[in-house]
Amino acid sequence: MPELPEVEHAARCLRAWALSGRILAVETDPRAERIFRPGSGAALARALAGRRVASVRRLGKHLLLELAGGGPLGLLSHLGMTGKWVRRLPGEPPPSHVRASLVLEGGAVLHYRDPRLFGRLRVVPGARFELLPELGALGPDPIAAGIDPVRLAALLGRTRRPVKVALLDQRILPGVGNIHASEACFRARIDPRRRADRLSPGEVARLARGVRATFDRALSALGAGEEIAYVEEGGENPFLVYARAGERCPRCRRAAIRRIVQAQRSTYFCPACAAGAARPAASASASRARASASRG
DNA sequence: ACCCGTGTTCGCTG
DNA sequence: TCAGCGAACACGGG
Repeated sequence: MPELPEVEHAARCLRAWALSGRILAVETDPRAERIFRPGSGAALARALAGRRVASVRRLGKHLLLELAGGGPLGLLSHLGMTGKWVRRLPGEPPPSHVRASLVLEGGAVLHYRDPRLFGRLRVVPGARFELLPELGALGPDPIAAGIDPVRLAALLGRTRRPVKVALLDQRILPGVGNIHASEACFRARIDPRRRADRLSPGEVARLARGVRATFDRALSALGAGEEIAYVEEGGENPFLVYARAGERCPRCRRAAIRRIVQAQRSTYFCPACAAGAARPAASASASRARASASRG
């Protein structure tokens, strides 16, 4: 369940579970090699066995683990769409779709579960995370570093894409995903179809606060401090507009939440109270479709 | 059967 | 040259 808040939750879990004991053994699913690329499951197992987790950091949706007990070594974990770290105590059966398992001293096992195989788990030699291009491209973490509205305005001003699509670009505010992009636009009262480079400085500032607010809301639901609050699935939808197509807008109560598709992803918004009554930019694909239709 | 999905990468196009 | 777009990856759930 991975956008920034869920990855933060995973980081807290891993700290609580893995910072003490050594990793005695590692198993990997041979049918999941794509997760371990450009390395391999066998290389991952060899690299981790006998070490212990010294620290767990998070940058956007990436988990950065440093391992002690040998030369410097890092482990980079990205949860993709369906990745999740779960712990099983001795005697408990593993969940389905386990792609890697770390057997800890004492018998607990950390399982990396990922049905769709969109995640990544790779060894970082020397723990030199800063050398990885996919991390170097990311902006500062919006929670750890805060959001600089001047920087945000500069980056948004550089693209003509719809603002909600631009928010999914991890170079801008790493950790924002499809849910929180819709939620942030709604909180900021900005039509998600507006061109990113046409937002006023005030609107960008509102958007920055909207991102912060939707993240803070999700993070507070995780439970504070040491205790790991289990977020059970199948509960109430905790979001303001996400997956609420057809429901009455919780702010203006006048219109129904709409679902549209942008960049092949669902977007939810209130057509009445999303400001930006200023006409949203026509998408390039819609323009092409009209041009093609008018040609007959 | 069909559609949808909390993410990223790659190749094509204008 | 490059921003933007859409397919692809892979599998479960409604």
